[in-house]
Amino acid sequence: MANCVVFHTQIASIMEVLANAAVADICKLVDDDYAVFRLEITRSQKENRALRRKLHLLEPKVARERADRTTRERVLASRPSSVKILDRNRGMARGEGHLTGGHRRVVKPARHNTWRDDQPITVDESGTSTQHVIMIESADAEAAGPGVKQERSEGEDDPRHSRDIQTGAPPVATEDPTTAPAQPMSRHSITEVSGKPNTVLKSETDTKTLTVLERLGCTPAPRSEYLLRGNLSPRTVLSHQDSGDTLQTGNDLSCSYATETEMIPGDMLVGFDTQTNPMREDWNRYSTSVYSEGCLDKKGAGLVEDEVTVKGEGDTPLKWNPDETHLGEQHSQGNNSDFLDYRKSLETNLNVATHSPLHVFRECDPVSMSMGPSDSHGHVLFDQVLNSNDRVRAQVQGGGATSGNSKDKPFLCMFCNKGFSCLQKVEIHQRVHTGEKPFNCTQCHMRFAEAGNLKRHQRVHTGEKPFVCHLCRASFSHSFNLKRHQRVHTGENSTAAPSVRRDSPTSTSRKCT
DNA sequence: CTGGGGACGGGGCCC
DNA sequence: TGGGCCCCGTCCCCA
Repeated sequence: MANCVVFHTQIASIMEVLANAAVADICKLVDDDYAVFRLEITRSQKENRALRRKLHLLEPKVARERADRTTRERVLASRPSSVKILDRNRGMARGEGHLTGGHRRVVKPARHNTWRDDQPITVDESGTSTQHVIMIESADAEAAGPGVKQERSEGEDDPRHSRDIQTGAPPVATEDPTTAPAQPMSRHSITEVSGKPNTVLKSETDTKTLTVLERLGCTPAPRSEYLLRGNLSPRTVLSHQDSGDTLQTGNDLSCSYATETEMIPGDMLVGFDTQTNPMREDWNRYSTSVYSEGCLDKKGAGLVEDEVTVKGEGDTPLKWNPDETHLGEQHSQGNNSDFLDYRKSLETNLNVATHSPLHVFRECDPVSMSMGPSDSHGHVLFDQVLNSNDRVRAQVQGGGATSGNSKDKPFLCMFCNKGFSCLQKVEIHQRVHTGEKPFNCTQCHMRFAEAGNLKRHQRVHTGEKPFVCHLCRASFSHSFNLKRHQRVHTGENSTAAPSVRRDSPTSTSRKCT
């Protein structure tokens, strides 16, 4: 027994020794690893500090650049070339189409670049985005100079830009900050958007937007664009543009970002920043509400199909609703070129979701909502906005839209800034942009934005032709057709635009009846 | 040359 | 009296 006890005691001792040894080994390993870990942490901290210092050094530089860019952008924006570039990239032909919305610019005064950067990327049939062009205009133009062609394909994206995007970090110079060239941050946002296939654009863009906002600690406020639109200042826009991922601005980033990205309509609102007239501001707010109503509801459910004609973009008329074959109605007529152009811009907005006003409604912004099934609506709306015909465009580009907006036309179209004498006129006019067609023909599928046009249309069904030529007894359902017809008798050149003359309301009917 | 839709301005009516 | 609403006429444009 005694031996057994001794044996057990020895075993216990051995076990204890072994255990201690094991513990010691473990502790040693832990210590070693910990040391390494701490070393790495220390190193990382040092790197972080170094990067932070560099960042601080860069900030002033960026700020200066931003200021310079602001000035230059204004100058560039004032150049007709800006508009041309946009048009060029909006190559969709009317009636073509996928619902790629592009609303923006037709109406947008050239000097308002606000939506350019965030402009939804316009995706053409090839799936390449043209949006970047806009951006380049503001960013590259500076570097390239006035004479340099600013257009660039997505494949040509600035490597820096791509890199930044990939890393998702601000372009922090790894070299001496003082020697590192300040990188135009505006490209960031654009490039990010532009480089993606349209199918992805929207979601990615949205993601990006959200990400940015989150990063900023702000949650995108729905409809913020509307609220901001009227007050959107160039500075705000610029800050957003320039800030890119980093969004280094003194302004409320969330606000400026949301505004910019979601302001596409805002862009269209062009000139709002210059609108100090309270009446107009109210109207602008009104317009935004109208817009939202007509365009879509955030969940996509809100879209009033009955009141919105969906225009298809792409090669075939888009059908929003099999039962509602309004699509393409306007394709057959109309200035689809504008439409397309406009649409493209819109598309960017729409597809990119957060960019267009309509989109903004979608998630955090009305715009995004428009896509999806509702995208069509959104597209349509924006497309239609783009669709604003040549007249509108001419007015806008030529300053006509705003030029006459003095006291006699205080109500401005939120899309093209055209002035109207009364609210209802604007509402009706905006249907051009929104595609709203509340007047339905009971005999056919046709829809109209104006009651008078519906009434006139119904003569097609009734066969009524109240306008009769007193010379040949030919009858017409269209008053102007009678007038035009009578040129045959008078020998007046039918192609020559009749001078401003407008027959008195009774003249036609008197002649014809 | 015609048919027909889009869009806009003017004017009348009502509140 | 002024604004909103509606109707009408007109021009433009496209098919």
